[in-house]
Amino acid sequence: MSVLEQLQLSVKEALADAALAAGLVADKGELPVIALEVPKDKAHGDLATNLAMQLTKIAKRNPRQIAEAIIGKLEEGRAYIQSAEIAGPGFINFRLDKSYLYPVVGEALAQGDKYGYIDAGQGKKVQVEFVSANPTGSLHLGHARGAAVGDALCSVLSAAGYEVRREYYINDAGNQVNNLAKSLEARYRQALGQEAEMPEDGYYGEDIVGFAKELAEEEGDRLLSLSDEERFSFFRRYGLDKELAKIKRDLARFGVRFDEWYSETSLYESGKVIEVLDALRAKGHVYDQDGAVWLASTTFGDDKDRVLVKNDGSYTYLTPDAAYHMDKYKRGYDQMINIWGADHHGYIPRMKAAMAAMGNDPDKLTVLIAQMVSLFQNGEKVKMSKRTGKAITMEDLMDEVGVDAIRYFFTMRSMDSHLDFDMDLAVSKSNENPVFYVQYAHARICSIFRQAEEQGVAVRNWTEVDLTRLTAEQELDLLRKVGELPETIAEAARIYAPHAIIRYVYELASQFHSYYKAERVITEDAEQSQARLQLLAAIRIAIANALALVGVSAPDKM
RNA sequence: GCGCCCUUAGCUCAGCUGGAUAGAGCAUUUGACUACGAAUCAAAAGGCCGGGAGUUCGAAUCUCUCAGGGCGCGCCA
Repeated sequence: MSVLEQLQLSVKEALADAALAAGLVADKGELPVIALEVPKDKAHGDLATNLAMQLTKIAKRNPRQIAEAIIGKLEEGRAYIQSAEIAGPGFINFRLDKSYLYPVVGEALAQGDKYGYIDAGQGKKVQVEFVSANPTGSLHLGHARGAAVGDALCSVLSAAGYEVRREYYINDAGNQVNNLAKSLEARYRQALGQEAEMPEDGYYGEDIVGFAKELAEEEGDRLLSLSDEERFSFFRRYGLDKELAKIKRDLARFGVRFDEWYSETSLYESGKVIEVLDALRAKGHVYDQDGAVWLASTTFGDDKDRVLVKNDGSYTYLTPDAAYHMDKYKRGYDQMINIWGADHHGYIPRMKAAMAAMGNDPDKLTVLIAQMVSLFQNGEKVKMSKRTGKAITMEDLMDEVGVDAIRYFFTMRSMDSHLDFDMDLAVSKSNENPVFYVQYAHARICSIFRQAEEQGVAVRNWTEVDLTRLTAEQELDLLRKVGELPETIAEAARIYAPHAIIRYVYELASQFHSYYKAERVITEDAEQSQARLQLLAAIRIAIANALALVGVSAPDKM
């Protein structure tokens, strides 16, 4: 349990005892969950509770009277409480002895790169599926957002004590792969100088043109002599391999690694697709109509029933996907999370319906929707075109902007807000760019330690430093902020919101920059210098750990 | 027409089990480098939280409704 959690727990216990002693409740079990918060306004003290207001219904008195009764029974000196006063409509504001903050330094330094990690998840198994882009073209902006948010979410969950598995579902079996094969063949013929038309629903990406050229150079026109069947099969396999390799390369460069690349084809080969179909039929949730096989998904809350097997005998996307999710359920995760783009949100009800029809608990599957990304360059929105294949790819973005800035920008916003990605801002190495602002704070701290070394100041172990020399308000605020990392991670994990980590680290960096400007760390006062260096060491750890969670580096110098 | 998301400062956005005077960044204005990194800091100004109604001690937050924007609504994936 973290230092601040421990403190809050003590205060809550003191409050509960006081409420009981004041006769407001007959038993502690009658008390509501006690909420403590750090007031926004410092004039309201270090901690506040609305307990008295919550008790109005039980105690049948007005909140200020209740607050008075509670305060009257608070044991003196307990839980660092120096004073408690009634404020506003009935808040109880506590002023605490600031020494409760000093252990934060030891907590951070002792735990190092694991500082902030907690055990909220208690080893529960969570499986997260994200990106899962079709292997028919290069990853683009939207995929990059999914990758950044998904990976950060996984890291956060992992830091919060969950056992996390990252998974990418490869759609290597559907109709789109046939289109890829046809597109690649057309490009190959074009590369050989032939007239060849792109197929309908073809893929126009530059990547395919490139693969085709390579093929033409390496193989000449040899492939044209293959039988239709052989040729198609070749282009299909070749295209898939190339696209998938490219995707893996881009994601690796982006700092995202998956535990499993789950192939759709493997579901057919292992018979899992047939299995799920048979099972659904056996459970009576499937019927035949118009030559197709339907899932009665409306029984489970969907808008309309969905086709599982088309009248030409082929499967819709839903069927293998249901088999895939069935497989996830069978693997026994406590929670499964999918991150999808906003254009797929309409698909959620049918997937959940399919799982419910199979007798699974649909609540174990959470689908998070990442809203669309718009790219702005030179102040204007950049249009993407599927038809011409003209789109900014993730690779372009990494070349131009760099991984740190992309990951920061894509993680900093809540998933459900549309994101405007400002290319010029992300590239700029100026005060406008929040990535550098945070990284600079880390580099600055490193620089101070280098400075200390140059000046012959030996930084002592924190156990041998008098931290009570940290008395300035900014120092105490910084200690509190550093101490808040564990609860920030807990909250980010609870509501699946990695952007909370960005907000935290930005605020911490901001507080540090301000402090840096106001106070000198290395001074004539050796004891004070030692204490301040310890504080900085703790801040540095908090910044580095927070950045690591969102996949952004924490450089020693810039 | 139906479903999901969004609407908060000029712009981009935080604000989440309902709490006190709604917060940042950018842009604007004014200041700070002969000291640990000015990629920084200090300060000012900027608001009918889209409109309306309800729930209650209290609503940006919950409910309903209306209006705007985005995305879906296929025997494509």
